Amino acid sequence: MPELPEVETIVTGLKPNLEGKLIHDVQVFNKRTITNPKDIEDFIATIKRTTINEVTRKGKYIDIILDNKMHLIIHLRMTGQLIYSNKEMDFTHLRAMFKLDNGLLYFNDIRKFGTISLLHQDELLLEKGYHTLGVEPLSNEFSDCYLKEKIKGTRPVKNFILDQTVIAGLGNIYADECLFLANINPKRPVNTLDDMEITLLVDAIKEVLSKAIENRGTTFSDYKDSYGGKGENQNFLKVYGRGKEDCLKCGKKLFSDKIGGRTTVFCLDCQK
DNA sequence: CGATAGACCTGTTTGC
DNA sequence: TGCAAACAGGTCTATC
Repeated sequence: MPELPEVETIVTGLKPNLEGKLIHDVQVFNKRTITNPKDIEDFIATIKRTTINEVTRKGKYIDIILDNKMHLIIHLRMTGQLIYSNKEMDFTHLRAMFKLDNGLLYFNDIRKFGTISLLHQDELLLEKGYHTLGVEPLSNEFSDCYLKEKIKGTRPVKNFILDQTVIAGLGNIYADECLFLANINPKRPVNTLDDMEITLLVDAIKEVLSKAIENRGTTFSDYKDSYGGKGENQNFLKVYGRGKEDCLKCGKKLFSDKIGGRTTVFCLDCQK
């Protein structure tokens, strides 16, 4: 489900409700959701009676920083939802729940792929997937120069921009949208992009992600923000989910194919 | 190094 | 209509 814009929307919504609040208790309904520590009782005991200092995002990870130098690192994968409420709510796929001063934080996850990991700040530097994250695409670090440094080999440009060690937070929906906006064929070997195309791609990534955040994310089926609401960005997608429909630039039929195992929609005429 | 398939799960859509 | 296959926002592992 969530890519950078969705996770960003969730974190923005959680901040005012979680920061400075005490965690009274934790309940875990699916043990496999908790990836660290292995012992659930240990997990619960370490969190109880701590205060949340800050809620931030890194790539698609949510980082809840506690006052005992521990971090709750949460990844929603495909169907995870993190919803805050000051009322009791019913969820069909509730995997964990945090009882706070003033309300409840629910972790609901249909497919059980989502993970919650409790790590000491020193362990973050070793955590697989997390410590190798590339730059934030909406930061100044993400530039033409940065991408040129990272480019090597002949893999398709779509695989390259989905690589989390290159760009933190880009996922399948927005990768397709960015390549369409930049008029670049997703199958192009990444080392064949010229300077102009790299500039177009960098600009397209910033544009697409910024707009998606303004629209509070894309809701196809499962994504919800921290209040349980839907996003609006699905109304503005130009290629994702539009396989076999007409290209909004040239009117011809869009093409759908698998690249790197992921469904990819693009225009054979507009994207060179 | 990279590409690919399988694994992890459940729910919904598609196709015969 | 009915049921099985295919597919879904993600990422890790094994294998060639």
